[in-house]
Amino acid sequence: MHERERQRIILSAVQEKPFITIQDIAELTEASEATIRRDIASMHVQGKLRRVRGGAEAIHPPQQTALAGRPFRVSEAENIDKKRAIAREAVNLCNEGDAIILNGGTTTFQMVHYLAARRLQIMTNSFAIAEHLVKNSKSTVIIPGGMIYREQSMILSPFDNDVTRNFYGKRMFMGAVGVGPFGAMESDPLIIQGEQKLITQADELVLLVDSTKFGRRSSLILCPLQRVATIITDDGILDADRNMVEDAGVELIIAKVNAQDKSRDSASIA
Amino acid sequence: MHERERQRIILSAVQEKPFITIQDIAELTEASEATIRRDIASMHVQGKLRRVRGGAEAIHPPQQTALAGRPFRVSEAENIDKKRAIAREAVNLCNEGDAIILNGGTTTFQMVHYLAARRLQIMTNSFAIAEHLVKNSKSTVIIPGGMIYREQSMILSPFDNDVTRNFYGKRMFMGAVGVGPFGAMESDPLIIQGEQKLITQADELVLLVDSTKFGRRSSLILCPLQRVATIITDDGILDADRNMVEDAGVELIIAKVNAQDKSRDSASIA
DNA sequence: TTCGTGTCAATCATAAATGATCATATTCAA
DNA sequence: TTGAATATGATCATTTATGATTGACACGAA
Repeated sequence: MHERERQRIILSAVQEKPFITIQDIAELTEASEATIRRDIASMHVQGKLRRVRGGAEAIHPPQQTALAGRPFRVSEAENIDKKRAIAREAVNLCNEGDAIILNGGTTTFQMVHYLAARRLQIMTNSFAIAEHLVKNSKSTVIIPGGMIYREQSMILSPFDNDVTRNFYGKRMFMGAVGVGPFGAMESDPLIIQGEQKLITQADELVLLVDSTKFGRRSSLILCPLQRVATIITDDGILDADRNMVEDAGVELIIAKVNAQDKSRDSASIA
Repeated sequence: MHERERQRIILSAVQEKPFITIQDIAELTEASEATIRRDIASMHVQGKLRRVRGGAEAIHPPQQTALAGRPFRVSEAENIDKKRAIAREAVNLCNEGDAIILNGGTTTFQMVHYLAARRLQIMTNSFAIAEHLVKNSKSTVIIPGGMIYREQSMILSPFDNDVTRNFYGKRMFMGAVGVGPFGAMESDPLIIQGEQKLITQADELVLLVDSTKFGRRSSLILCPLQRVATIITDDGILDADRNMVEDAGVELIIAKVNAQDKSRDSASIA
């Protein structure tokens, strides 16, 4: 990891939340705290951010409009710690150079932080994720064509003759509204359509769902549980749900929320 | 592998990622690190990229490129007034609800400011334009699928089976490196390829070029002058060029730079 | 108060990048 | 073909970046 890369990551992190800790950055960049301190000091004199005790903060706190994640803000804030931990496990599944697919969603969006230091080939139908990766990662970013839906920040196309058909990923990472014995569920038919197109383009399906999603139902089944290779969730999962998942032959990864993932304050996402 | 070939590879690599290491390039080009260092040093003084410890980075960080309305490079800011005025005239050609195509470029990018208040259907191959429109306009935004090239902030796809084929616009707005009797000229073959795909998808072609572009030559012809319906330029155009344009049956619009276009820094849009 | 925790600056050893140098390989012109 | 000019790769000394350690300092809790 080189200086410029780290600083790029720091910059993106500090634009995402108004404040970020030394430890957070150290984990994100896999560098030592001493190095991060030096980086922050240097960026401080460059005027790129403000150095504060324990970390760094953005120069312009109210930067709402420029932020990628605006559409999700509300739902993003809910279980942010868990989502972060889940996202971290998801990124850990990836090796350098892998071709992966990221479906849009608040949990998958959290992956961008941990992807910043990586170099992969990433296709995503999320405009927000693409935006973030283009600005803050070394990865190749590929997007499908189509119309951009502001609300979900997704790129959707009614057509099938698309770039998506020319991309094949090792894994596809996706969220869901709910998970039950019948599979992963979504609420919006339009989103389902787009997701299913992507699902066929990947070897393995990885489902990122925090534990509150188990038992939650929706009317539309996105894909059966058998199609899913791995589910990543947090330690709030009930034994019954755990059994259900394992009975379906799905690998289960429990992400531990550690202190570093904890949001420092409620404003951290805004 | 020859010097030029290596440097071409380096340049393209640095356009796809914000930062590349010496080792990466050495592996890519099968040259020694010493040679790559020399290449980078030479390209640095040529201004083609920035030499940083451990590798090289693009001159224009995508950070600034794509963020909140800050356009591409400071050096382009010289003609910013003219480009704004030209862009304003271009937007004036559009009626509410029109389907239009915006090709990526610094001049077309200026259109976004005047488009903010409009409600149109816009297809663009510029990631930066799409980003801005999604955040700051009511228009429908459609993008082609493909890989995102960071330096030009463009979406390029080697495939022809694309959403672009399902979109038909009333007008396509595009810039050019130069304009001569043979037509509009571009410098990068990759860009040409993408542009030509779009050109076939529009009724009318509108060329946005400030007056300094007349007479400026490049090796590659993008499209013949006859294909162009309208050229918008500023009042610096020479009579000879004006005649050339009108002889080709192209409508010519001279944009007047007025006070409100003047002296406003691009950042003020954010 | 005293202890514990967390942050920070200073220091040092190690690892990595760099620049200078030289030998070899390649290109080009005569 | 030869010979000069240039490009390239390897080597090594120097510089720089990094990570670990230590002690100082501030803050809060017991």
